[in-house]
Amino acid sequence: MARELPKTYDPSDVESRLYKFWSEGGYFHTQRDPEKKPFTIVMPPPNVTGQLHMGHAMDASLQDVLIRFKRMQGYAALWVPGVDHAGIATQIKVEEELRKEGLTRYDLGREAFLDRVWQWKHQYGNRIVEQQKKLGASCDWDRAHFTMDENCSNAVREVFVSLYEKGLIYKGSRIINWCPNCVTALSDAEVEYVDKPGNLWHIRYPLADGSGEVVVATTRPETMLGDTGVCVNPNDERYAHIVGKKVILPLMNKEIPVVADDYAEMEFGTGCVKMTPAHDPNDFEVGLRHNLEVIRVLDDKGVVNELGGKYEGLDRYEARKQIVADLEEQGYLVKIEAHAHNVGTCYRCHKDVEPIISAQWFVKMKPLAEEALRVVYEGETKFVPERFTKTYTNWMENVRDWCISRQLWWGHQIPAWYCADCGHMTVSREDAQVCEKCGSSNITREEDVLDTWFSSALWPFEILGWPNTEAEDYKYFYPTDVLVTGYDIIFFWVARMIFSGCEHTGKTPFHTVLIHGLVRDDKGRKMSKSLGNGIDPLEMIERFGSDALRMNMLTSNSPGNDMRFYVERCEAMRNFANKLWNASRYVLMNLDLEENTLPALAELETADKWILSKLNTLITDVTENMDKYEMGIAVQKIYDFIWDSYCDWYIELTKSRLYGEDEKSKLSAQKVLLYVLDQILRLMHPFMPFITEEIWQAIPHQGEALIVAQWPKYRQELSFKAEESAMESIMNAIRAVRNRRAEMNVPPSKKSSLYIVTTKPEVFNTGVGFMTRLAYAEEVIVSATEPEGHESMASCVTHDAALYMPMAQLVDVDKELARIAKEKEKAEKGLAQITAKLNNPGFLAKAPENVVAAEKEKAAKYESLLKQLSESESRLRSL
RNA sequence: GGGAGCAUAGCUCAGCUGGGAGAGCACAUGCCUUACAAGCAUGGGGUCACAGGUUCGAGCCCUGUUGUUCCCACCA
Repeated sequence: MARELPKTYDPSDVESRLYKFWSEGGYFHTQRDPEKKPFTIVMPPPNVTGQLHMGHAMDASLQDVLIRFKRMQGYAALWVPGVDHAGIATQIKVEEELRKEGLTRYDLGREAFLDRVWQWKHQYGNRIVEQQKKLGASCDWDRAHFTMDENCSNAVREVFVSLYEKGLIYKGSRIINWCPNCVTALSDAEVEYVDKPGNLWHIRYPLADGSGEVVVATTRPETMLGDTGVCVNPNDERYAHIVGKKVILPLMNKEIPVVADDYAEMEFGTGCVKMTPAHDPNDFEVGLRHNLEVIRVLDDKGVVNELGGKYEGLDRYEARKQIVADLEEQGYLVKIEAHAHNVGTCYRCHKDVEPIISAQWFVKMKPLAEEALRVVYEGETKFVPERFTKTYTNWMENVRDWCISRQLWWGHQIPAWYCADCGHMTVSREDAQVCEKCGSSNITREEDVLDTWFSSALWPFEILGWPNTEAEDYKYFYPTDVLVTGYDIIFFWVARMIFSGCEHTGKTPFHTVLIHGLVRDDKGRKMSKSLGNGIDPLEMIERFGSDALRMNMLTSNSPGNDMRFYVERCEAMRNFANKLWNASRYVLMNLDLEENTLPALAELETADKWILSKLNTLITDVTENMDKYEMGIAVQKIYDFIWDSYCDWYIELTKSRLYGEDEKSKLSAQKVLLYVLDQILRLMHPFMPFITEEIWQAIPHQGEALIVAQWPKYRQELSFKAEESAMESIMNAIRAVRNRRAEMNVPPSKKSSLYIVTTKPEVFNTGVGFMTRLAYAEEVIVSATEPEGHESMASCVTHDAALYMPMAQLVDVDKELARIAKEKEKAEKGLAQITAKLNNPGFLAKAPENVVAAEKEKAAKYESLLKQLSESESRLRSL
């Protein structure tokens, strides 16, 4: 039997209890079921170092809505969670800890350091998981994965070796992005370009034969230590005579050649470019074409090395200062020009990245991109919103080889072994004991580990059991269905999952990529630690409840757009939760039912049919919106239905029945109230799981839990168009009376008789009870003719009724006339618009029938409203 | 240089396949009406950035303009 609910909803009490209830009930665990269709989402694994932020909250809310929706629709809905080992981030964190003890990772050595990281992982790795649970995430925690656990490591190993065997992974010396602070190589995607003010230093390089000089311009003067040439455009007549000659590199006092290459633009600067093949990707290319020497002058920490002459030991920025000073002193500096330019920075530590030549491992991307593009071109994987398709294809079409090696210890160590005897490299699925070529056991393993994203790229299939293609989960759940993530990691992750899935499983890993925007602060700025403008989702949950936070994430925002976070909106959603709570209290405190059944159709009254019919429409609309991933629109419709239709109208309409004497009417009202509430709770559950489950458990229900209850369906027999229209008539009349009374400043406590003159007495007669209550009437008299003395009564009209209240002393005739004039004007304008349409032969000929019919109906309503208004007007004038 | 988003009420934003301009917050007035003052009722407030075009009909589709934000590439 129904339980009594407290007066205000207290989420903190409810949420942890219910999460436990779901968890212990096993509702999160998804069984493979041949009778059901699978629906699978893999969660973007948060960093093991992570703390829940608004981005996670957005991500998780969307995924949970989808999963709960599909679960209720009867799918074997699986949401697989997991955590990412986050190579750089985690290593940095642990190194920081070590630093407090005065140690570095080198003091510990690789093995001990890794032990330390694992220790850290065991201590803190579960933090983010616990936080996700607070959001209500209905993940299958039994299937949780970590990117460094055994199966993921196997998958990584398999993929690496197989790509290597196919010739799609190679090791080579290239210019890569190097972070001197994190001391590792980065991929192109991991570099963020930032506009920074800088200078263009113009430097004089004298010709070796003393016949003159050239002036070069550079933004990084310190790289001149590694200059091995000067480049001019072959068509540049100014410099034609010096091509092939040598210039003297200032400070280093060495001769370097002048070469001609299209790369040099005649219009830019002086048209002369210094070449530093070891520290600039373009220079490197030019160097290859012209056989320039490659001299690397910076070490791994960005400090000038022994090839930098007297500048050895200086940090790159100190070296720059010193070099500029020396150039000036020695008369080589021509001028300094302010020049803003884009500087690459590390996406982890935000320090400037240094392009450096280095031996690294790469994935050859062109061959892999082909299929990854095809599946998107041909719609096997679709982006929602569609515009992100272009972001993806543009990137994939121009993709460059992926630098996958990192000079870290924490991560998947590359399975390559170098033979000290014959120099051969063994790449192997099993840990190599001997060189596969010469059999020597004098081999050492590659120290580098793989880019974290290399393992994340395999996420959708590695967590389902791959590389074991016979794994039951893999066979049943793969390919997955929808991937939900922010647009900021399309390149990092989505793109790489798609080509990895195509290459290794032969299938694109998901058919839909649902992209959401970033959560910003109330001023539109990115939330960040350094700005200190982040809002903690956990604090919001504590203050307003998880449901309110989720609703904030899901409403007032369209897919793919950024949203600003307003605490006020959490508050508004908390208020909504309370509204739903109190509506439920109302239903429960007036309920004498043991079970939820609708009355026989014959016992349904107009208001019942109205709300049931509206509910039907809602169910259809919401389901359609959900199928199109328009969660925001869907939830807005439910919200409006609950607050407006159900609370403000239907509940009010039932009061006269519940507090009245007609037992039959009372009972049917109870049944309909309960039925509709139950359906509302189901529709709302994916969005606000906690409060809906809590209420649902308190009302008479069938089944164990709302989380696994069936999603509502449209019921043809509960569609009542005539009653919808009748209720509209009654509601309009009520609104008109309230409006009129408000205008006259009549308090609700002052009741009056209400005369309704209408040609549809059958409609208004069914509404007498409602009108008595909601239009503050003493009594309601419906008739076809005006009541005695109506000339001096307060009045108002709708399109199908004239309403009179004997409150003559309150009527201000002039004010009244003004109001009527205003209403008339509005109606006339409306009518004129429609008449114009209806007089347009083109409209009649080309517009669809139902549109024309609707316009005609509107015109008729306007006409009768105008007629009513005119009558009121002339009556007032005759007073 | 290439691509994309945004411009709708005082603020923040919805507006799905073209057919009545909406919500929340804020504002004004009146209400402790036995679910809810975290509430109820009523009201004020918009040239849908601008200019063209398509259409019977445009906030929505097309072209251009302006402003703004972002992504990619690149600028020695």
